[in-house]
Amino acid sequence: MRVPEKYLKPYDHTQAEPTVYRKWESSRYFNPDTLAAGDSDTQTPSFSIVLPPPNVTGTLHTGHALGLTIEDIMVRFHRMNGNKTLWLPGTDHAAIATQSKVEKELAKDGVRKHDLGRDAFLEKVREFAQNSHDTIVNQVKKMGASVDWSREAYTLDEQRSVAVRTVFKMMYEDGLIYRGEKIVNWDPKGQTTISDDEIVYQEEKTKFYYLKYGPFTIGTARPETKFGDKYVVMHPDDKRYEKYKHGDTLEIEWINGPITTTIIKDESIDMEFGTGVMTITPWHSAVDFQIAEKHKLDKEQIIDQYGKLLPVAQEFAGIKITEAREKILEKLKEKGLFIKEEDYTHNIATAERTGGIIEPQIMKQWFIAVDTPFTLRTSHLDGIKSGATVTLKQLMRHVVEKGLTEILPERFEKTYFHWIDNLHDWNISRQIWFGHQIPVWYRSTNAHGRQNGTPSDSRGVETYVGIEPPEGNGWEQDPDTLDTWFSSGLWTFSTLGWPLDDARGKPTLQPDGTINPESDLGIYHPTSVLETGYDILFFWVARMILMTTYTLGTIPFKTVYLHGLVRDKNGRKMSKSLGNIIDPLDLIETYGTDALRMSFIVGNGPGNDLNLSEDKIRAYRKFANKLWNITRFVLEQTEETDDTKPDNLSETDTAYIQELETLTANVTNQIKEFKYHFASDNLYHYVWHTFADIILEQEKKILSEGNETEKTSARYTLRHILRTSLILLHPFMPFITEEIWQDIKREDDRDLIVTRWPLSK
RNA sequence: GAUCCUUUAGCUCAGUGGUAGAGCGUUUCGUUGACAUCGAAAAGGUCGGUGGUUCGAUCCCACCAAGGAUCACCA
Repeated sequence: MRVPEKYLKPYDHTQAEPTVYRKWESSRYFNPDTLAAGDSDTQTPSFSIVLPPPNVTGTLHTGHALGLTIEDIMVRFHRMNGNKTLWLPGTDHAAIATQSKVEKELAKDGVRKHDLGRDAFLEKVREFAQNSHDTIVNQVKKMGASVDWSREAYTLDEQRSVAVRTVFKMMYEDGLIYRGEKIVNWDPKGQTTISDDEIVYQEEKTKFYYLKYGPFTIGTARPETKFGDKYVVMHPDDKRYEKYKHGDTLEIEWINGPITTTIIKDESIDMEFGTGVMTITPWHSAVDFQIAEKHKLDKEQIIDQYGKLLPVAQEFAGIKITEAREKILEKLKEKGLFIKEEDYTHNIATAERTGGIIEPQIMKQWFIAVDTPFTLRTSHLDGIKSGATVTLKQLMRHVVEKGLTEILPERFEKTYFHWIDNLHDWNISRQIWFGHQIPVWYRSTNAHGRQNGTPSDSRGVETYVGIEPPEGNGWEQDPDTLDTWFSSGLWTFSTLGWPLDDARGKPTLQPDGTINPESDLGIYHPTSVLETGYDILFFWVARMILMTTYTLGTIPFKTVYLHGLVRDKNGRKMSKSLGNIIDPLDLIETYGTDALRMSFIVGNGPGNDLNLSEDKIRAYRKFANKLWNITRFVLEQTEETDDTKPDNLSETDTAYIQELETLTANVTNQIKEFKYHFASDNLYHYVWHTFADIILEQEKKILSEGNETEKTSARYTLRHILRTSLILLHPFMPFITEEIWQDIKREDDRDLIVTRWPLSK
């Protein structure tokens, strides 16, 4: 065997990486079905991961690259261990995120979505999403991700839409999805409601005003909402206001003239804050809303959906609240109702995607009830029987509490429980166009007469909830769409085909409704690991647990592995405004995917944020080159070796191989225990500082001075250690190891990606 | 306000109940016939502070300090 010429030059990842990926893809190694022929053992347990579907809002960032690296390590390791391994890719339509992105793009040309209309606008969004999708797929490939492209899914494709509508109908029938008039988070900028989790609090310095309200002094930061305030609330134990009784009424002079106000005593009032007295605006404050509900008080809307004052404000009607404040203060001063103002710092709620300032509103919206007991159809969960009465919150808590699903690092379990305890009913309807339209249809009974089986409310509107549109005329579908996390909550099982057929055409469910064990769902679900960033623990991980336990009565995954944020080298979050965003593709171009992957993994424990420095990546590019040169040396020295173990292996060589076996055992355990930072670091040091610095140098002497027996022993040892190192390094640095493997493998060896791990059964 | 995390060499970070490790950087020497380099070696840390448990703590516990994150939120 001659040493290939490429080894006379430094390792060129730009040459090797695309070629190697194409080879894997064309050999269909990523698809467990084509592998089963001989590369993977169908008897072993399956190993499955779903790719956290990237949003089709543009391109992948370094955080995605980190996740892809960790997931690919898991997947390659298990594939090499003979598990029937599936890594299922896909993308997320990301509803609001994508729509607002496209709206911004259109705004650059002065186009608004209403100019286009729903259908034409959606066409634009689809086009944009398709472009993003194509970019993302290319990036995923660049990272070396061994995902099964034949099973690729999209949260908004037809199969996933059926899953969404099916779950919606189930939950509606179980009384878990309901339409209600409640206080919600209205985003005036995005013109939609959002869930509590989509709120970002931002600190704001403002003024706090003291106003004369009859005999009381009330404090407020928002005088512009106070027109309709006709209840004044204080703590029942507050001695200062003893003489006022709950329910008493007073005639007082207020902003636009005299009003009648009613005294309300409520324990939720903080006596220490301000004067201990406040007026309430139930339509535009969650806390006030609760007080109003509790005491059955009137609620009145003050601000419209565009953030303008309504006629109740009289002379201020039609003015934007941001402009109204000063004018109202002026009037209060004129009327002698203004007492004083103070500096005040508080947090205001903004919408995650649009940045709009949230204005709470009472609106008719769809919700998922998290505290409502229902009968769980089927349960395979330890500790909960089929037919048991539970709440969604209890299900979510149960699986983690009982260890059915394990969260790594463990400390996030506490965070998870805390979130569940504070969870309110989930507002799932959005007033945007892009997404799964709510599978509910309405028609007036006045025109068509009442139908059987469809409920009709007091105003004579029939409601139909179904997977397919209803028969008959006059039905109109609810114009709202679903929160994007509704569809991504189904991701582990909707991608495997539920409730129809899987990607191989096998029915997911058997006629009796149980899961077909031959289907993808039967084979790969629950999935083995969910790997994602800790920043979407609530958004996504918790929602998947909710949706899966409810729908299938199983956990969605056995282990949740959370990685941290990728920051810049100074530890700052990457953001457009800071201009410190690093494109993973640039790093790959310069240093190679293998180097980038190693720099993500070495020294980065689970759940810890990672500061990305190019020095570190450069160090691992050097490591790749080191491996390349080790190979050059070994190939040059072992041209006539056939890789059979010689009978007379020298004592030193035996010791070297023993040491390698210890390393193999350690690395294997570390990977099994999710300690990739140990495994990669150990491999790095072994290859460089033991194999290259010590073993190779010793063998060099033997190869020039030793006798034939010693030389044979040395040649075998060098090749054996190199071969084994390549196998062990492959999950971490898949490209260069496969590239080298092609030049050192035996005739009957398979490609490295499907070569058996040394300790696998 | 609640909870959690971090605090280890100049920088960025691993790590262990028994006299501290890596990468980058710095200094010296060597090599340039595996290595657009590499090798050998050196300097550099009272492992945030104070107590406690222990034969022994950087590692366990308590408290304190600084920085950060998440959640909640007061009108």
